[in-house]
Amino acid sequence: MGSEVSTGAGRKARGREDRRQAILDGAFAVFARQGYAQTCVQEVAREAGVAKPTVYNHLADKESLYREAVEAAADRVGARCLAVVDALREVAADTDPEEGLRTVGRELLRICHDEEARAVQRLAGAEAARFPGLEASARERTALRIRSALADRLARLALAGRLRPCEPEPAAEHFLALLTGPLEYRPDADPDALAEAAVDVFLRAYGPGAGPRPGLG
Amino acid sequence: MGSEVSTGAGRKARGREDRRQAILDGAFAVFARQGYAQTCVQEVAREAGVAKPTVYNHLADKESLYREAVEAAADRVGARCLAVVDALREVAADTDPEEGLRTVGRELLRICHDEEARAVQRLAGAEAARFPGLEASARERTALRIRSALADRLARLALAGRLRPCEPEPAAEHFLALLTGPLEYRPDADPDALAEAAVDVFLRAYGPGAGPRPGLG
Amino acid sequence: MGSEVSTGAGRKARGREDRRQAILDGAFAVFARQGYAQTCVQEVAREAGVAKPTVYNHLADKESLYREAVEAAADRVGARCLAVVDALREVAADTDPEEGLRTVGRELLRICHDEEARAVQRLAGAEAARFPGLEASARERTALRIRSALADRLARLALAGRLRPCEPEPAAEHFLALLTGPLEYRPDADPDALAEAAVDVFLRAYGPGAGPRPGLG
Amino acid sequence: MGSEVSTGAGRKARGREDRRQAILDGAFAVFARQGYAQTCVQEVAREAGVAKPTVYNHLADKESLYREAVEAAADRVGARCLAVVDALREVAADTDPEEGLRTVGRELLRICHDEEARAVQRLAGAEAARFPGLEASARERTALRIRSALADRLARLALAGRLRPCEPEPAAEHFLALLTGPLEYRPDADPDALAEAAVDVFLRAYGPGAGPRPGLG
DNA sequence: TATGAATGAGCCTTCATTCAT
DNA sequence: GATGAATGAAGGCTCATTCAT
Repeated sequence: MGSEVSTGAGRKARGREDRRQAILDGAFAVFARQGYAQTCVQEVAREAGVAKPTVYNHLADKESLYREAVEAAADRVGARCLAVVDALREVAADTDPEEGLRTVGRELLRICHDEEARAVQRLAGAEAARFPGLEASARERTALRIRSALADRLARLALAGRLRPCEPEPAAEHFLALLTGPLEYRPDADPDALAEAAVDVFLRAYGPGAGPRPGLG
Repeated sequence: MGSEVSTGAGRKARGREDRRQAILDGAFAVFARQGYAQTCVQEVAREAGVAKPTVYNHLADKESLYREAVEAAADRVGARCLAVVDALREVAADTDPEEGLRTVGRELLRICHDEEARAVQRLAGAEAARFPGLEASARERTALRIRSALADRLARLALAGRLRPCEPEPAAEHFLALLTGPLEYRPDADPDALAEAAVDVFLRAYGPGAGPRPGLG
Repeated sequence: MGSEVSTGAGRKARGREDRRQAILDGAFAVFARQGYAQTCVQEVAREAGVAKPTVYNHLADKESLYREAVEAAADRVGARCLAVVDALREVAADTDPEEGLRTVGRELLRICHDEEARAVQRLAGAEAARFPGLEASARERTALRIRSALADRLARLALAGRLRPCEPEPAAEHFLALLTGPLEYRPDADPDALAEAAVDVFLRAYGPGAGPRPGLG
Repeated sequence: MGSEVSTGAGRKARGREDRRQAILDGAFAVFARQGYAQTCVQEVAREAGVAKPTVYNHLADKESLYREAVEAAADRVGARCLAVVDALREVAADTDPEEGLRTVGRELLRICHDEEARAVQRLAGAEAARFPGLEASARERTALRIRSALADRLARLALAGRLRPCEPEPAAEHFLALLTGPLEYRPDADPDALAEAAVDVFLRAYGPGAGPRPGLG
């Protein structure tokens, strides 16, 4: 009924859902650039190429605009990360996982580094006072989802004897912490080097050779 | 200096410097509770027990208020962390550092968990758009200071053979990441257990026994 | 006319005129409930069961909507009052008019008391600033019409010697004032009692026995 | 300090209370001219000679502004009417009250006729939907107060034998109704004539000579 | 003709900041 | 130096009204 092919025409989004998406995308862009309070709905409207009341026709108020824009972006970021982690499924049970973990590490770091992911984290945490559940919701959509997926993979690797027996969730947390923690101290470090170091430490601690803790006996 | 005895009178802060401190403390409390935009100078004044123009007599404007309040709090948090890390100086060169690292880990986690530290991190990051340098400045006063101090200690431990030879800064980053990373996934986990697990992994990877990486040959 | 049979279909008003009436009725209901400014055209449309632009298809704008709705309601109220007053025609010339006046009074008070009549008066006066002629127009359709009809009846009664000779219009005004005036002070008084008292006073002053003013000689 | 004599200087109101009064007066003037919805706070501010936020410094919001302005005006109107009615105290017990009642009637009508009184009535009733208690409150301050005072006077006159025995409140209501009722039909009639007619009818019905109702035997 | 969607205009309210005391 | 009061500027939200279907 008009929207099936309409956006293909190169014009503005015409279907109702497209319009809504365009508004949410514009909102996320402006909020990411300026923060919640510095952004006025007028600017969001301009960015989306619509008039101000049109924004209110699709989203109830500025707060909904923010919340929904952030959550949608969190979903996108989470999905990208999941895809990366899922690549570990390809690692054959009889293969050394080192290269696979490095690849995953590198690509996760690249995602963490890009604007969208950082904006999601920033925007979700920045307005914790005004949006009580938002930070948790964004974490759910990103970090927790990633940890679960990674824990699944690590569990399979441990089962296959490519890692030492361990609890998968804490192991996944440690992997991700080793990977992204250093970003806090050196935001501009080379992602490849960071990933390599993280995998090195991770495998020293969680690799298959490790029986009891080395050096304890 | 004037402030050493002034507050002894029992009344409100009377010395100029005390007054300023009271305002900054009030500002931090209100900002932490409500965020920058939701806070009006009136409320800061009320919290500090002064009139609004008095605030302007001490701080140029709302932005200075925020910046200085956050930086002062960051200094306090950083100082508390430094004190904890410095306790590692007491670990004798011929002692197993495990217990010391655990203690440090536990206490750092406790600091990370309290309101002030979290507020500092949140407030510094939240207004990155409005206060370009603030996040870096807060990081400088907290995370980077801690990493440096910790790297110093780890270097001495490695030199004493209690850790394997390694670059101290990345090692410190890994230690701190292993420690605080899991908080992101389980904010209410038991700090002691978290610290124990972090130290366990850290020592498996950085302990003295580790020659080449286990499992590589 | 088109509307005579159209509504028989059981669906919503289909004839153009019926549709218009439905809209005006809905408008009056909503305006009466909320006032002019608090009412948005959207609500009128909902009340009438049509879409917003349909309202604009029948009435030029919100102001016409208001004016026409109020005037139509004023006509209805006026007609009801007229019917009541006209019942006085039945009072035979050689009968004591007291009972007839009481009945008229009672029924007029009942009309004054119901929602529609009060809403008409309120809505017409409320927006005097925005609708200059509306208050007068409503008065014309209600109070003045009633007064005229009543004056006619009183004139006939005076001619028949059932009232003292007097000017009919002021007499009618006094009758109506005695009747409805007390409502201002006791909106919830018993209409029957009010009517009885009003007729009693009216007949003391306008009854046939009254030659010159009693007590003046 | 400063407001005791300040307004005498011819400058704008300087004391806090004066300022508030000026704002309420300006508000009443503008609301009376344009109605609630057509009036924006900006205009009230301009009328009062202050800036918009100053209005908000004294009155919480537009609704308070309206309510308080209307109630203050109602008090003024009520007080003026009371003064008129109280003049009846001067009527000696052994004097015919006709002239006194006429004077009271004339002056009450004049008050009813002036802008302020009409505006009070209009504004109080117009926004009944938005200000539930306002109409009653204004009535309390005007009509009911007047009725009470008048009933007191009529009771004394009846006691002195200058009126027939009667219940004072209904008598007062009838007097006021006879007086102001005709305004509804002839808003521009001569107040003196209206008053004379009202008193004439009133005394025919409530005068001392009236034993049983004339014409009943 | 009836409707879903879009828009231009306007208004209440808040707040950082500055005088005058 | 500290305060009460005043203000300029700005932004969220609503709504009457009009296209396009």
